Amino acid sequence: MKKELATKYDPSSFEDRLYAMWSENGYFTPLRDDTKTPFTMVIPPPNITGQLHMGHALDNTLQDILARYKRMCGFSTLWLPGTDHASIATEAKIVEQMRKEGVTKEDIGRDGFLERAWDWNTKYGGRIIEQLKKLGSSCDWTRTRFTLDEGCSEAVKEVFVRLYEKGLIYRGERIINWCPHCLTSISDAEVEYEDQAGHFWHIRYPVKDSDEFVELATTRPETLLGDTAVAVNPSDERYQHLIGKTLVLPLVGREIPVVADDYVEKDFGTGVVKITPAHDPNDFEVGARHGLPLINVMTDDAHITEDYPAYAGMDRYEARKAIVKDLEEGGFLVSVEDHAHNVGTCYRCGTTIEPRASKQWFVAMKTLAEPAIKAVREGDIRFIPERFDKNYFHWMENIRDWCISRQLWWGHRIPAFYCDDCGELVVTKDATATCPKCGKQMRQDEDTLDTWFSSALWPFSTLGWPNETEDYKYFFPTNTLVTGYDIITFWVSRMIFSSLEYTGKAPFNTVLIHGLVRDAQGRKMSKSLGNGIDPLEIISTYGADALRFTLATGNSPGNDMRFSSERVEASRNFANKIWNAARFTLMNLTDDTDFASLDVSSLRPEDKWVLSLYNKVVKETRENLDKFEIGIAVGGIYDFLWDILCDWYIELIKPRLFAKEGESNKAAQQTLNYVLSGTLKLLHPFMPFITEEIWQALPHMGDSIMVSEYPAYDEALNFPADEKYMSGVIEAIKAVRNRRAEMNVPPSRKAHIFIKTPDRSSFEGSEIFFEKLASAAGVSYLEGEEPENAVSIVSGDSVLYLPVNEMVDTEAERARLTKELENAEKMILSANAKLNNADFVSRAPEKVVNIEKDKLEKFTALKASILTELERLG
RNA sequence: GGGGGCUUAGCUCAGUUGGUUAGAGCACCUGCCUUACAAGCAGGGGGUCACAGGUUCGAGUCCUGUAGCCCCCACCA
Repeated sequence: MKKELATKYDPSSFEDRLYAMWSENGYFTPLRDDTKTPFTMVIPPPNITGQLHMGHALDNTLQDILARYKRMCGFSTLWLPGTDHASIATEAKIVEQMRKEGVTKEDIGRDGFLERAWDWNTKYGGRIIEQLKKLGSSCDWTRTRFTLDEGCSEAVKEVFVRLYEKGLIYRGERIINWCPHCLTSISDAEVEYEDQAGHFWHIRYPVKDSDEFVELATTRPETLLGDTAVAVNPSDERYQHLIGKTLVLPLVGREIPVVADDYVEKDFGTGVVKITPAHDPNDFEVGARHGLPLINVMTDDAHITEDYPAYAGMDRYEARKAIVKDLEEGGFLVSVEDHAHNVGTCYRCGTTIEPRASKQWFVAMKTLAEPAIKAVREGDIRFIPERFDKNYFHWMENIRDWCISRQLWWGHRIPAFYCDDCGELVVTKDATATCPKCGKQMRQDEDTLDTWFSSALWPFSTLGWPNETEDYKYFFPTNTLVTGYDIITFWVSRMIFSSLEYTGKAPFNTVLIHGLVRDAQGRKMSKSLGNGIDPLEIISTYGADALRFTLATGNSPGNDMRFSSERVEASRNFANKIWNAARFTLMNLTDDTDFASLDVSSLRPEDKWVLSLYNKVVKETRENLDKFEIGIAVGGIYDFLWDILCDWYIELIKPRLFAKEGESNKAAQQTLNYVLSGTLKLLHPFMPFITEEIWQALPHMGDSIMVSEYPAYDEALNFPADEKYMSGVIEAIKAVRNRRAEMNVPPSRKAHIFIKTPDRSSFEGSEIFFEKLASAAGVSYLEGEEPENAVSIVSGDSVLYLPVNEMVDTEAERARLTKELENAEKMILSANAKLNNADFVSRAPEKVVNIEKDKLEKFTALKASILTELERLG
């Protein structure tokens, strides 16, 4: 029945084998069983360009813990995996690859490019999935999805058409964020701002037909080429006479008006702003209010256009230099001052964004945001920790329309068609649209959609929506979403409004948010810093369980964590501890023992004690997992397994196990196996591999720990009297060890222990424990005189005497006892102070009052024992 | 400018609705190769819980303020 375990804990020798076993047995694939409650999670789909990093490792460890826990609790658990096509990132990667071959996108055309991209996906897209398996992720791989697969594409088209028909998707010329490197528009959420040192150039614009000048300041003199007005505040007395006048744009000679607009702040700078509607979001607004023309002065890659021959072909920064120089030479430059400002950069490539007026597709957000705010406010969706709902509300309440079109090829092509003949626009799912007006073949929009547009549909598109599939009916809405706080706006909020709009339901009820994994110095792990730690290397050195344990331990929701190999080492040591405890157990289990049952009547106090404590851990683990307190849950198991089971219980029962026979031996075997197996089950969601490997070796029922039942609190295993008895014994043993260590008595030197106690039954039966664990040569109960040359150890209401051969240093003894007395008196004082306080007794809960009463009783007894001892010493 | 977080042992961090003498890992000191484990065992030192007030019978935990560090959002040209 039982099997052997290897002498050494070597995770690499069994992790892959066990994963294959689970997979082959179909344990990852749930059935749509109407007698069970479903539990569904969708994976945050990693990019196909990605390699598994620590962020993935954390995210997926947390998800796997929940999935395995729920599965063992009897839920029909679906953890649905998949990958994201990651339009910008992937396209950039392929373009880069092509550049090395000397090929451009234009050379091979759209179809050729897409072919390459799909090849790339086939070749590398599955890489991260294999890496997730290494981690032990119990995803249902039979349901693996891809944001660009047929089903997801159908969902995307469906949504686009529906929103267009509802008027919530529109096409228009707006100012958007343009990345001159990626050559595409990006959404507001994709812009990252960073502080940059810059300058304020004070420039004067001549007033037409006058000697007067208007002075203004700008951080971007090169945009002067596109100025179509200058604005002042309507109530600014300094400039009243200029409103409506015409200025002559320096270097360009264009005549532009002075307009009045509230946007201009009188107190900032000179109170005059140049207006470049095509290159600044605020100026765009001003321009729209005053009907100013849009003049785009830059090409896609941020070089000055041919319209300005003096600067044509220069990039933004060269043009800036040249223009400043020309302004200076022309006498237009007044002064230059240093000025720090925030500059928007592309979150993918870091290039400075060029705001640009451009015709793009947008989602009108206002009406979609409303129900999304309500769902969180009313508790249909809960963020853990709660504080993140503030970020969410702030973002949702101030949301602007979402620019969804991208000038990329890798992605969902916008299902809009134009008729070149009559200019008709049709939005349809039909790929070969003909013009409803003139019957001509229509031309599809060249652009693709923002990657996040398809990710926003992930919780339902992956389950079959817009079709009412069996999976969709059974598994949707999902339950928990686990993700980092860095993508709440990108992804979580968009899933929420999307799902509410299209399915009418919240996509999930709980969002478990975790922080970032940082390096040992607290820095973000990044490629450029080269401080990233590769999870796969950690797995191959220490095992997946050690990595998972490290990520789960001491991690609280929403907080960042530091990662260091020292911590993984500690986790590996814990795994090793479990391994050895299991080896010890296996060595001492005999084939003639019945492990199917536990006969309470034959149990000894230490058995009941460990069962009682185990039972408590079971209860607490479930409670904490139900509250998503994963770090606390696993910490409790760690403490129990190491401190209680290994350090005490196994040591306590060694004499019975080594006796090899008898009822007491069988009871010890049964208890040990019961508690160890149960603890392994508790630990399985956190450390799936080692727990399975050991569980398979122990006597067990069933095929895999993975599909066994998660332990549940059992009232029959609650033994308070035995808990009390054993804690008294353990306290006394610790006190003896402590005294011996203080006196530097080596364990090899045994000493008899004389116990003076008002109640022998609190020690009787534990004599063997003192012999084995407190180096006692023997134990006897003191009736009369205390032994000569003995040191005394006070524990509770009892005194233990340890005769040592040397003369006892009475002075030192007295000093030590006096110190202990002081401590006891301090405790008594504090307990009395509380108990004599009528407010405390009447207002504090009974439980707390009783704790103080017990404390008073305990330390009063201790004090009496110490006083007696001091008296005896003379 | 708005919002949020952090500050607990030398280091990294837990501390779940306020309630026993504030914990862990690592590091450090002492003693142990005790036949599961030296990736270990036993023992030990080390904290006025950032600071100042307040609420409470009771505060690391709640409130207010201060300081330092960090993050997010907005972005006055």
